[in-house]
Amino acid sequence: MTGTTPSEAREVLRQAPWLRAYPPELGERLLAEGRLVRRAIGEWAQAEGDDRGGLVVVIAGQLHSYCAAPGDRTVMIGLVSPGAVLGHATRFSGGPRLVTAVCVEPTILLELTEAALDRVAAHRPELWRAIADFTYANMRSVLQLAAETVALGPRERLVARLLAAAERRAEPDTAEAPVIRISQELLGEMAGLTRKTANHHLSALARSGLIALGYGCIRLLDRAALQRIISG
Amino acid sequence: MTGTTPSEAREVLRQAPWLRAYPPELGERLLAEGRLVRRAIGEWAQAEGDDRGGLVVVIAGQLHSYCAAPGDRTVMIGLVSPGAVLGHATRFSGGPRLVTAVCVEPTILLELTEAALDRVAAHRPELWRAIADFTYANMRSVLQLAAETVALGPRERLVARLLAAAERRAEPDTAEAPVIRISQELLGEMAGLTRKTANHHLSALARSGLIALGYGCIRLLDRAALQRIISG
DNA sequence: CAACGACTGTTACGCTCGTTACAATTGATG
DNA sequence: CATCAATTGTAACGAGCGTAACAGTCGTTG
Repeated sequence: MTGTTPSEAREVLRQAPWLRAYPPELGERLLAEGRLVRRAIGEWAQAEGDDRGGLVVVIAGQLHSYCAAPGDRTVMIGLVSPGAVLGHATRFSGGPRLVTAVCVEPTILLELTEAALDRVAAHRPELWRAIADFTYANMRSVLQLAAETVALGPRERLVARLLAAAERRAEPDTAEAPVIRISQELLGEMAGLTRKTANHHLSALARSGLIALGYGCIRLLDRAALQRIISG
Repeated sequence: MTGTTPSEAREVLRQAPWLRAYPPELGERLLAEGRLVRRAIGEWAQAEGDDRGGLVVVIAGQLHSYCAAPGDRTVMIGLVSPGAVLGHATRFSGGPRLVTAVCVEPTILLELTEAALDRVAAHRPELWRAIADFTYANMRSVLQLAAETVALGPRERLVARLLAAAERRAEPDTAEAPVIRISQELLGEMAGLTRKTANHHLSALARSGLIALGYGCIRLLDRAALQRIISG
């Protein structure tokens, strides 16, 4: 926990879409009541026995989220980037955790137990509204994933997942050409395709100049054209 | 609005999974503050200009829920049966409505404006927790839909949608052989298949004796075997 | 009761994707 | 700096789904 971490966290909270509309004090309270923890590559965001009612805010790093599917399968749902929130907010929401998230980079998380949330909400009841906001955002993401997978063909699904990842990861390093750090195998899995098929489509897109393929990463060169592909 | 409707609504609220764990007074307050309305076949659950922050509880009838997909497409998400809740709870959840629901039977709804929710919550703050409960349930349904569509093959998807519909619709008319009222075309659409392909798989399942096909409806004869299909 | 619309069963063909296997390249580890 | 794991490129073959078109059956509406 170097001295720079809290200010990093402060900045992430200030910019998070679900907190941006609220006064900065709300983020400050969350930071004061929560606990900053580091997680190494491969670790889970929430250990199995954790307080189920708590929330986890991603401050730095990157995670992959998975969901259990019938037949002891596990499917990757998406990338989780700084500013995102994992977990659900109420003690009695019942049922097992919906998604599990594993770190693919060294990660910093802000853990908020349910007690911490209660303490913040005591002074700032608008917290619940903010929580409803990101719940709504999460719901929209998942719903969009579901709608895409049933409505779109394989190539369109692939492109849609790429754009969704780029949207979440507001990566400013190459302003107009966001870089998605993901293997073709995982990307294919998210779209319900084999690596072979994913590779095939990605190569075609690269030949058309819409994307550039790297080792373990993909750069989006022409987002407008990609958008047209899934809209056609 | 016959005299029997309120008692029908009372019973539905009492049995709804997201309200069952709370004292009956909560349902009573909702009933008192909300408004019972009828909708005919083809009408939307929520008219376009309605208070966006309100909720709608399905009391009787059946609806189909749709979600907008890229390319001006519309995909069917699932069946909506009595006890389910549509809409989201907070004024500032931002963004357009996620799903639209159209009635496929004469339907009775309990409309709860945001003001009504506030009035109920003033006396019974656990309302928000109950709302979080069904939000969580909705999220789980959608997440499962998404996970299934990427992880399962066509036939498995079809079966999974059938079982999901049966789960929601606790129809006691033929205790062990629930009847799903849906055309093969719509079912195929929900699974991302054409009618032709859906018909093909359904016929195979019927020949195996797992389901029975009717006109506009499907009867599940062996739920355990169907479950094994999607778990294999 | 009669006609219409909606739903279901079926056909053949072409294309796309999955499967399996191997080789080449990149990045990390010691 | 050398080795190894992870990732990516590529091949041929078979199976399965989509497209398009048509006939038959059921339910409903006038």
